[in-house]
Order: sequence, then C-alpha cells, then structure tokens
Amino acid sequence: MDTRRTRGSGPDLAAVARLLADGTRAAFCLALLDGRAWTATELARHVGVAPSTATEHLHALVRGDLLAEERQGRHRYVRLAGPQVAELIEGLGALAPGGGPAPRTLSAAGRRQALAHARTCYDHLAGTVGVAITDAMIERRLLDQDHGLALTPAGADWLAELGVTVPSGTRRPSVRSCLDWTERRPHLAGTVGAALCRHALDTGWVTRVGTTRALVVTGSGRESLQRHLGLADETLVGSGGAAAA
Amino acid sequence: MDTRRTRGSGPDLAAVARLLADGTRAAFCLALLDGRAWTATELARHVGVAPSTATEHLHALVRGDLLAEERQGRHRYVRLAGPQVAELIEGLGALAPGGGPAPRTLSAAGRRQALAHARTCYDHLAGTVGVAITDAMIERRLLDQDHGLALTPAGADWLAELGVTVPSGTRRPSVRSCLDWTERRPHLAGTVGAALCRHALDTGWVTRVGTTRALVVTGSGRESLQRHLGLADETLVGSGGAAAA
DNA sequence: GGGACACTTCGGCCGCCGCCGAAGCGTCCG
DNA sequence: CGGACGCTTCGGCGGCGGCCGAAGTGTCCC
Repeated sequence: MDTRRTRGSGPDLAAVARLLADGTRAAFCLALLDGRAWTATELARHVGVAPSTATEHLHALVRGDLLAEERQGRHRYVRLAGPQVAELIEGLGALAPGGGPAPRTLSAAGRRQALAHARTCYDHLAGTVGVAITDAMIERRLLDQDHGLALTPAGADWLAELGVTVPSGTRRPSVRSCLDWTERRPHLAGTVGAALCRHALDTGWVTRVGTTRALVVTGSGRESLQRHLGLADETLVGSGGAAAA
Repeated sequence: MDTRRTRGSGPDLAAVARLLADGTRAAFCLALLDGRAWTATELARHVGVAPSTATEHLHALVRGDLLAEERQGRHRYVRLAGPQVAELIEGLGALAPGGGPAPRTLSAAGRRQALAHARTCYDHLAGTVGVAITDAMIERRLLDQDHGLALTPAGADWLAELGVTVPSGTRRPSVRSCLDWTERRPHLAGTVGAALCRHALDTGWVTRVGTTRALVVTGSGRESLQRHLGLADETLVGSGGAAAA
C-alpha cells in the first residue's frame, strides 16, 4: 500500500483502482451502473452497511471523480460521473472472476435471473434481451463486425426509421461492444446503444422492475421487437417471476 | 476490505481492482504497457522493491489473469495478458489524477520528455508523434470522427498501399480511440493502430530507446511520415536528448 | 562440480483502512 | 415547535496486506 513515494512518471493508477478495490465501494458502483441516481441510504441498505460507512465511501468516490453528487433537501443523490466511468467498471467486470453462475441465496437467485434476462447497463440494454437485439442487428446487417462493431448504412437508415436520433460529434464512440457478464457475450453500447435504450424506455418497449436495473419487455415491446428485428417471443419473456426489489 | 460476504450478484470487481490498487503492482503494469515481456528482476529494479516483493506481486497479477508469464531458463518473463488488459489500464490512467505535469527529479523529467514525444502504448503509437499521426489521418479523411473514430474507405486503401495488413475477424475493435495521458488527447489504437505501429517498427520508421517504451523517429521515418501524412519535421524530432535507460 | 545468478518461500513487522455505534447537525413535516 | 429522518463526524477496534531480509531451489556457465 505504497502511495508515499510517487513512482517516477505517469498517472496514479493505484489511486483510482484503490477506490474500486473495496467490496462495498465496488458494490455501490455496480448498483449505480443502472445509470440512475441513488441516495446514500438506499445504497447503504442495498449492500448492507451502516449509513456512516456508506457516507465515507461515497465521499471517497466523489473525491475521486468516479461519482457525481447532487444534494436535494436532506437527500444526497449520487450517480456515476459519466460514461467513461461506466465503461471502466464494465471493463473491470469483464476481466473479473465470478461473473458466472453460483448465486448464494434463493432471493439472490431470483434477482439474478431477472437481471440476466434484461437490464440496463449504465445507459444501454444488456442481458439476454440486449444480446439478442445485438445479434439480430448483426444478422440483419444493421451492424457489421468484420473487425470490431460498426453501424452499417442500412443500420443508420433503420435507426432513422424508428425515429431514434443519435447525438453526433461527441467523443464517445457511436458503437461500442460491451461484454455482458451474464451472457459472456458482447452487446451494443456507445451512443447508438444509449439512444436505442432511451427509445425503448420512452416508447414503452420495456419498463423497469421496481427500483432495480432489471427490465421487462412489455406487450408492445414484444410486438415491435418481433416486427423490427424478428426476435422470438421466447427470448423476450422472462423465464421467472419478477423478483424482490 | 470485505471479500468474505459475496455481495449479491455480479462479478467481483474488487478482486481485479485490488490487483491494481497497489502502487507497486500499478507501476509494473504501467511499465508493461510497452507491450513487451520483462523479467521479474527488471521490474523489481525499475520500481525499486526487493526481488522477493516483486515475486509476490507478479504471482498475484498472473493468478488474476492480468499478466501472462513465460519461463525461460532461469528467467521469468511476464507481459500483459492481452489488449483487454492494456485497455483497462489505459482507461484507468485516463481517469487518474496526476497524469499531468510535475515530475519530481531531473532524470524523471528527461525520461518524461522522451516518453511524451513518442512511445508505444501497449501495441500502438502514442505521445506527440502518435497524436500527430492520428490528427493527420483525420485531416486527410483516412479516419472519420463524426461520432467515435472509424476508418474510411480511403483510409483502408491508404493502409493497403503502405503494405499494412490489418488482421480481420477479431473481437477487438479495428479502430479505437485511446486517451493519451501526456497529450490529454486521443490517438489511434485498436487493430489498425497496432498494425501501423508494427509497420513503423518493422520498416524502421521508429526505433526503441534503450529498454524503455520511448521511441525516436529515424531519418527514413521522418521522410516517410512527411510524404505519406505531411507531418512537419519539428513534430517528429524530439526536443531533448534521449534520456537514461 | 562449483559458483554466480534469477527467482521463490517464509517469518515478522508495521501501517493502512474498513467496520461499527454514538452523538451531532440540518431538513422536512405535522 | 418538536420529532422523525437523512446524513455526517469521530473514536476505537480488528484484520488484511505490503515490505524486507534470510535462507532455499533451480538454471546457467565455466
């Protein structure tokens, strides 16, 4: 744990990594991957630590620019500081062990199943459904993956027809592949993935389950995804009941 | 430091992050970002710890799949386990504080200057020269950045003319933007960046400085980069002498 | 075979950091 | 205005983990 001596040149990797090196802080970040703002107590209860402990951790994460905070009355809302942070966390998750099976408790298993089916991953869609959408887009030549993922001209047209507008001129990649830690397969991220997710929520293709990151595909969503991408109903319907909040 | 209780679902972010959360291990990884294999003692001397300490750290990093090792005789060579790891480290570096100025010692300043001018960043080119190449490619419409970076058809032709072959069909993005921690600006990474870097080394456009990641542009390199990309001589010649190994 | 050298294992020391509970603000609401 | 509630600060405890040096193992080379 040596930060005293600054080791020559270069950025202080360890400082950032140390923020994520704690189970509690990592759990906070994982929860915040849903892209929304949580209050301090919500997070504390979510991971099972005392409020005082949560406060300290959140302080550290905010100081380290991983989280942004916003104070409203007696609440303190925190969210991920930006897409860069979300990508970092996903990148870490992709290399991490234990993304695989083996949940401990029954309720954890249910939660896991709901998440595995469909969820938001920061600002885009993930889980079985997210991967299925990505696969279908590739199959229909809306996306191209000769090396790396890219939007084809047909894909751009398709998005326009849906009425999905993708912000342009940003630094952020339009199409990025994000490794799914339940499916262990890549799904669509980047500005296109974000725009598509927003569209899906706005038009009611999917809705959130309680306060979690989990999503369910609505009736109209099933119909639309069937029509636009030819997705089968089986993949769109979660195999279990919705789980505890 | 709580790994006992597995916090619900999801990958164990903290396990990976903890590997990079130590100054010594982080320094190892930063050094290995040159994409080459180092021996254990080289690394130990590089960051100033006892060999026994280095051994333990390397063990942890290998066990955690961040490094790959290869044993040759009485040497143990380690290198980054893959591009994913390199990207993770770069991503961490981009968010880290202190990537900016303020070197402590004189020799560190010289080393820093050499690195700032031109260096390898895992398997592609970085530093002033790397950024200049990227900028020139964008200006000449070989790369397009309406949102995110992409190779244009003209860019593909240009590479073919140079005799640069880019491996296809990999998962890795062909073009990726990598944030430069000296320039604080993006430069070309991904399979195209790697292929171009390999070409530059193979054809002698650039050569390594001693055993560091630093590079110098050779005479023929200057001539080629001038002809193919219109780069000015000033940007290609380092402003300081080559520094200590 | 013997000596140099790269690496490893082990034991012991020390400091950091995460945890909690108690107590202290500030905000909201009746 | 008082009580509930969200958040914060502080002190104290405990354990993890990084550091080193000394001693051991394997490899190379003379």
